[in-house]
Amino acid sequence: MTASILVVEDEPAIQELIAVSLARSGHAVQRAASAEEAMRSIAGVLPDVVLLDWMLPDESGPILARRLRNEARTREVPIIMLTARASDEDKVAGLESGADDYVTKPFSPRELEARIQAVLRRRTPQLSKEAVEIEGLVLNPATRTVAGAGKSLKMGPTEFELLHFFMTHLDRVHTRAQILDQVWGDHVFIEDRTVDVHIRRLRDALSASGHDDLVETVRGAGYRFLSKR
Amino acid sequence: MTASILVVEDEPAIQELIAVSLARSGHAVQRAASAEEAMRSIAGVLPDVVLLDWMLPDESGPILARRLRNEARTREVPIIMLTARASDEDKVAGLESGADDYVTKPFSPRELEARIQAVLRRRTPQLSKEAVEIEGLVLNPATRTVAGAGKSLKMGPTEFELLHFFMTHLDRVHTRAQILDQVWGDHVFIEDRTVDVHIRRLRDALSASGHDDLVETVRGAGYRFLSKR
DNA sequence: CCCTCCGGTCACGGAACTGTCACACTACGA
DNA sequence: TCGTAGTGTGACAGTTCCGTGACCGGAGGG
Repeated sequence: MTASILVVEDEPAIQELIAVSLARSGHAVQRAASAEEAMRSIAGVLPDVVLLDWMLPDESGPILARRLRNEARTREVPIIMLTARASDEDKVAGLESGADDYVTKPFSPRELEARIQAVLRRRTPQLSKEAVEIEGLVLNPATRTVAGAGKSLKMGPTEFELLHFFMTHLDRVHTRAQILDQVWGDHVFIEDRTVDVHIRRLRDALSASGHDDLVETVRGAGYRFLSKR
Repeated sequence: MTASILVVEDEPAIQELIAVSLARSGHAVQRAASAEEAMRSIAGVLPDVVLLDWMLPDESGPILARRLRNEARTREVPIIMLTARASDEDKVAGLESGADDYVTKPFSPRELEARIQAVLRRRTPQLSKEAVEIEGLVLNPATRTVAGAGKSLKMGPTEFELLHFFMTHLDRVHTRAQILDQVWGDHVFIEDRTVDVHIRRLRDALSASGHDDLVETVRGAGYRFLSKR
């Protein structure tokens, strides 16, 4: 599998080495010598993987990693960090910043390619399958179940997806159009008011476990899911 | 191979780190910050692996491990313990409590994933040989027999494999494609709807011993085998 | 050769779900 | 207070999805 890869490395010789190696493997390579350049590059083209030198002169490697992790657009992009030595401090700092993997210099092109393939394979296009819990309400995507107050809640597929979306986007007001985009998909042509109906069906389902008032109507704007009552 | 994983870790930052990393690898993640939460979570969904922080504030890590090992439903679930440092005392205590493996902090996502895959590999062949029992329904792979309510149940080979797959992957929803991959093999060219027919044949066979309602239809998603009614 | 068992497919009917509407109701400004 | 825009609710028809019985063909045994 080939990918679009951003290489963030300040040392020209090493950057060249990596870029050539990756290009030979069929990847589309973009280069940056600093965090600023990297952000500009990402603003243009969202890469599939970021190779990030941890030893940038101004200590901007970890900072850049955190920025990528904190912004919605780049949150899911895997980061492989390049470290001079595998010290424990580096590992800890890297993991806390959200790096997916690290490669210690010196490394072979083979190893680098293997790591890239690994993170690409691991990348999941779908929503996170992690269970979510709010106010005693537990939604488990793996079992496709919702439980509240000890009992299992019954609801239709659309209501389930709707609840999943809400529980992973707490306290924010979503317009009906946004909800349609996120839950139904951005290609459908469905009336806004349809959302209202599914909101009601979701409320009905939630009230079975006493979880009323979790879905709040914001008049003139849309709906919002409250993280606490 | 992806799995359902329970992360027991009281430190929110580390818990988040691990959970995100595992979710990115395609695993279904459930979280708990204490032994009590962990037990509640397990009561709902039986995980394939438990990641257990050994340094829970109230010393409940080893206690939880022993409880899991002493209860029939959780006896077979592999436990990977997370230790701050690999002191000998920890190793001894961990192994005595029944942990299958341990990982020392700091650790990389790769390392963690490798350990998980290792215990899953180690566990799977055992599951395929050992008898499985759910709700009085006993499936014995060695003799290829199924017994429920005292009498032997008659079913075809495909239904047997299907039941075996279900009984070793409880509560989770499987799409028809996943079921085809796991039971028929991932190379077959069979209609999705064929799964439906075998589901019915399996249900018919199970109803002979009164085990109705064990195979649940999840409309729009697939099927799931319930561990308790 | 026949007979039985089993696996895969199909067609049909029913059940569940969806999107929409009409109407009742509520909140908010004039 | 009243009017109006916005929202909740019940109902309904179209659609999708699933359970079921039946069929056919192949494998294997007597």
